Amino acid sequence: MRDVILTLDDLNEAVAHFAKYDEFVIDLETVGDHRGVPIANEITWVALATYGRAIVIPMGHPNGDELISKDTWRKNKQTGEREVVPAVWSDPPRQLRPSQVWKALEPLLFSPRRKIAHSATFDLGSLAKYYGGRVPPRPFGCTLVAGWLLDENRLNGLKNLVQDRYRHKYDTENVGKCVEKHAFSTVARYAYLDAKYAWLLWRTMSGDLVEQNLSRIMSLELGVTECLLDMHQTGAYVDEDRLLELEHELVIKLEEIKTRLFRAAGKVFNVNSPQQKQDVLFGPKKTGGQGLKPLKLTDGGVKKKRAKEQLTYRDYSTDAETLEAYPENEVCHILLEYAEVDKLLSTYVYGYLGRNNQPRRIFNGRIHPQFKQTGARTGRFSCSAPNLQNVPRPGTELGTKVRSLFIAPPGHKLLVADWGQIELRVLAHYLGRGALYEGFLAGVDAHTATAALVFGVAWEDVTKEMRQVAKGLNFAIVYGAGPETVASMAGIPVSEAKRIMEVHETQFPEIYEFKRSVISTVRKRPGHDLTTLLGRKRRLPEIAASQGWLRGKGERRAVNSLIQGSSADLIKLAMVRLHRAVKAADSPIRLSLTVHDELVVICPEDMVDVGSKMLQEAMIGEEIQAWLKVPLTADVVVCDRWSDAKD
DNA sequence: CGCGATCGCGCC
DNA sequence: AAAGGGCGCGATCGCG
Repeated sequence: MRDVILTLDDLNEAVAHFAKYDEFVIDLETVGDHRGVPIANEITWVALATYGRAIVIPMGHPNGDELISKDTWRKNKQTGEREVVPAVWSDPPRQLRPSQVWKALEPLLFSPRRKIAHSATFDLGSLAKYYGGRVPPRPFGCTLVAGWLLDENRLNGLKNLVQDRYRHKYDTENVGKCVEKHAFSTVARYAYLDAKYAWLLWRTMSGDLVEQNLSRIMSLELGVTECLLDMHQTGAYVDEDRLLELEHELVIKLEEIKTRLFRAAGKVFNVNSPQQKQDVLFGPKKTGGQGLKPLKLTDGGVKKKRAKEQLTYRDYSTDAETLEAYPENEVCHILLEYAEVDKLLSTYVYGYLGRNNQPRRIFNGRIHPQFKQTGARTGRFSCSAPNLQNVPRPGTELGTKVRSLFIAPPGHKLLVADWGQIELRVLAHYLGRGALYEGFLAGVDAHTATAALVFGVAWEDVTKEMRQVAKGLNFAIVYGAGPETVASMAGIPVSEAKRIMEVHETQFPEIYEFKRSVISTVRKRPGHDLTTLLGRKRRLPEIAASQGWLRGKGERRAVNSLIQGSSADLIKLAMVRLHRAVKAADSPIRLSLTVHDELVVICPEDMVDVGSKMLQEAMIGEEIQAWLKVPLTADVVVCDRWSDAKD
C-alpha cells in the first residue's frame, strides 16, 4: 500500500478502497497564471482522504528531490533588463498522465458519494474542465464554509484551522502558493497533509455544526455551493468588440484630459499620486500650488489626530468630495473628470482585458467571476477575479457603457431581477408594527411614506427632494450613520439633518426601540452573537469593548448584520430555489450573476416568459415569503444588455 | 524584487 | 453628541 500513487495498479487499488465509503476529501494543487481560477487553472496533484487512508497522485510535477541550482538573476545584454534563470532540479519520478488519472477517478467523482474539500467551489470547479465542463454531483462538504459558519471572524484558511485545532504547523514554506518551485517529496507530503487534515476537520466540524445549531444554515450553504459551481461554469458574456472600442475611446479621452489638466495646473505631475495631488492642490501659490484649504482628513490623518500628532496638509484628502467643494477651480474640475475616466479604464477595461501584465479575465467571450460564499462576515457573497458586483451603474454615460459590455449570448436574453428595498423590508419584518411595517403591508413606497411622516405632509404632496432626504434617512438607519452623513447624502445642512432625524425618531419610535433591543441582546449574550432570519450567526466581541468608538462600531454592526445578513440568507435561498427548479425542469436557463439583491439569468429567447416566471417564483415564492411578515416584490426585466435593466 | 499599508472609489 | 454597514481592486509608496 502506497501513499504516493505512481502506477495504474496502485491507483486502481486505492480507488477500490475509496469506493467502499460514502464520503471522501479531495484536494488539488494547481499551477499556471490562473491557478486561482477554477475555469482556467491546471491541476498537477490530486490528494484524496477517507476512512483509514489518504493518497496523493502527482501528474506532472516538474521537480525531483535534489536542487541542483537555485533561481538566479542575470542582466540581458541587449535590453538591459533583469531576467530570471530558473532553478534546476533533478528529474522527478515517472508519473501517471492526467488522462489516466481522470479516467480512473471518474467513478468516484461522479458517484453519489459526498465530495468534501476545503473550498468545494474551487476544487470541484477546477475538475470540470477535465470532464467536458461537467461538475461532479452533490452531495458536497466544505470545511471552509463550515469553519466560517462556526466562526466568521477567524482566519479560516486550512493551515490556520489545523494550527488552531491540532497545533500543527506543516507549511512554513507556503508550498501551496507555488508548488512547482518545491521538491517532489515536499509537495507530496504537503498535499497529503492537506487532504488528511481536511478529512479530520470535516469529521469534527460536522459535529460542531449540529451542536451550535448551524446544521440548517449549513445545508443552505451547501445548496449554494452546488449553485455556484454551475454559475462559475456559465460566467457572464462580454461584448469584446465594444470593450476594445471603449478602451480606445477612454485612452484618447484620458490623454486629452491630462493635457488640459497640466496646462491648468501649470506643471506636469503624477495624477494617480495622492501626495503629488496634495502638493498641487494645497501647496502655496508661490510654489506653483493652487493654495486651496484642505478640508477633510484621510483615515491616516484621523489616526494621527487621535494620537495628538502634528498634522500637515499631507494628512488631508484629495478625494472627490474635497474637489467638489471647489467648483470654480479649474484644476479641481479637471481632476474630477480624470478620476472618473481613469477608474473606468484601469479597473474595468484594463482589468478585464488583462493589460499591464495582469491576467486576462475573458475566456471564449466570457468572464467567470468567483463568487465567494464565505467572502463577507455578514453572510453576503464577495466576488473577485474580477469583481462583477461593482460594475458601474447606468448613471453616467461612461458607466452605462461599461455595464452595457455584459450581454446575452446569441439567441438568448438576460433576465435581470431585483428585490425592491429588501433591507427595509427585513427591518419592517423585525419591527412587526409601526408606519414602516404598515406601509409595506399597504404596498406604499417606503421612502415616500417616510418622507410624508417626517415632513408632516400628505403622501401625495411628497416632493422628489423630500423623498431623497427620506431615502438617505432610511439608509442611515440601516447603516447607523450620523447627521453629517445624512446631510451630505441628501444635500442639506447638518443642522437640518439633525432636526429631521429627531422628527424621524418621534414618528418611528419602534425603529429606535428595535435597535436598542438588538444591541442590548447581543451585549448580554455570552458569545456576543446574533442570529439572522435563517439561522446564520454573527459574533461581535467588540460590542463589549472599553473604547467607545470600537463599542459604537460593534453596535452599528449588530443592527446592520441582522438586516444585511438576513437579506443575504434570503438571496442565497432564492438562488438555491432557482437552481433546484432549473434542474427539476431540465431547463436551459442559467444563473449568471448575483449582486446582493439582484440576480442575472441567461435565458433562450423563446423561453423568456417561463424563465421570468421561474425567476420571480424563486425570489418571491411561498417558501421565501413564509420567512417574512411583509410582502416582497421582485421586478424582472428582459433585455439584451445588463445596462438596459435600469431601476 | 515582492509585500503590505494607504488612498481612493466602484457596487449594494 | 456623534457614529456608515459590507466588499475588491488599482496605483503609489515605503520597507525589507
